[in-house]
Amino acid sequence: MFQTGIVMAHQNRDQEYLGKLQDYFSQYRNLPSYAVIGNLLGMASKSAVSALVKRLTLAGYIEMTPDKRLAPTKRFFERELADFPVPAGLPAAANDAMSESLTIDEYLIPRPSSTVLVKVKGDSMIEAGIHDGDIAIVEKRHAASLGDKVIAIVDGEYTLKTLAKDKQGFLLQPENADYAPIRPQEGLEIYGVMVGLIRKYR
Amino acid sequence: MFQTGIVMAHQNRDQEYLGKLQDYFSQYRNLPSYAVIGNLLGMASKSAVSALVKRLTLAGYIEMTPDKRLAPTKRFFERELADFPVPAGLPAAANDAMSESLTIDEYLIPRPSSTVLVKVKGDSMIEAGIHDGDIAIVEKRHAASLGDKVIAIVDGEYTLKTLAKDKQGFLLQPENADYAPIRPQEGLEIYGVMVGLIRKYR
DNA sequence: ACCCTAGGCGAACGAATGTTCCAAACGGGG
DNA sequence: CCCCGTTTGGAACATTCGTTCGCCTAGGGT
Repeated sequence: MFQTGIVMAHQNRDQEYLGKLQDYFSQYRNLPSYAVIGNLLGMASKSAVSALVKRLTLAGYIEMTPDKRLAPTKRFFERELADFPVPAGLPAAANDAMSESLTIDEYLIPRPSSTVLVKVKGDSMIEAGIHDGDIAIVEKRHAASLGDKVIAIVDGEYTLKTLAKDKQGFLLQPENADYAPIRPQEGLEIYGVMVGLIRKYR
Repeated sequence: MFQTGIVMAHQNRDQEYLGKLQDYFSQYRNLPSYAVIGNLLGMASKSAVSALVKRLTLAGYIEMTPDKRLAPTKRFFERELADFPVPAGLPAAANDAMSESLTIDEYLIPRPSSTVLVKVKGDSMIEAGIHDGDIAIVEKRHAASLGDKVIAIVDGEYTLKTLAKDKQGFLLQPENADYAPIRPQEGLEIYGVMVGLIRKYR
């Protein structure tokens, strides 16, 4: 449905309603039942709420999960993304990069249960822009591709290196000319793959 | 109902269950009904789910909204920061000494209202481990200290450089030998200070 | 070997859910 | 001023919800 400049009949109470739902969600992290929405918005009947929900669903703010429960969509959180305003003229706002995400967590971590954060020690990866004290976001899995930065288990020690391969087989390549590649004697065990990085400046 | 290969002891499957709920929420942004939780986790009866929910509520991962709907708590989104990855699925036995729990947003963004995300362009800061395409977390303020990485406005252009000073005054120092320092002719206007960095691989 | 206990099963139950239908109120355009 | 599309109120409805209860199983402790 297009919202051109033309004003439609008695509409945009919906915007206000949406705002209240956003507030509610931000406080409780879920959407209430139709009845509760009703007296939250000052509606006396659930059919009014039902109609509202239909409108908001059509507008893309709300959706149904496979098991028919109300859930907010990404667009539902637009207001929060607008919390990072960008002055006119700033060439590249990261909102573009993250426009599909509500939070940094979600941007970086699609599978929470198999993701761990690991603090980086040492400077063996410094030429890849991975510094001592940075935090690596690691997705736990045993399969990796060449060129991936992986957490591997070598002699019972965990180490972060780039996965590489030559004629003799797989090897773990540091990103620092001062370090030598590691060639696992036996099988190479991969703990997880680094999918992101965060760093905090003090 | 079958059990996965190894019959595990009678222990904290709860951690595994929590993980699946986290994944579910991360995908749908709400928690499903007990019945759905049931077959999501391989439980045949809702009473088992009910018990699980009680346990998770007690552990502080889940709570009830005022209108008795299931909602995740903040802790639900926290993840453990380990100095080294932990081998097996060690339950979150809260050994505070070795790890802290946090959400990435809270970790990186203490002052949301004055924080902006900016995508990094170019490689002028590459020796500081800041790469093209990284996202800088910038706190908007006009004061900065020497050595801070700042977003400065030079000739109407926004640029990320290290703030430095010599006998002639302030200057903006790239972290790349191929680039020359920038010496602002007039006043140096600082848009904000870089307080963090995030990067996503692939 | 025994018991003990936590966790899961299955069924029954009242309460609450969201849908649907129709009628009434609202407000702008003609 | 009236008309008409839109929105809300109200009630009936089948469905689904989460709770509760007793029973059962499997491990671990002693």
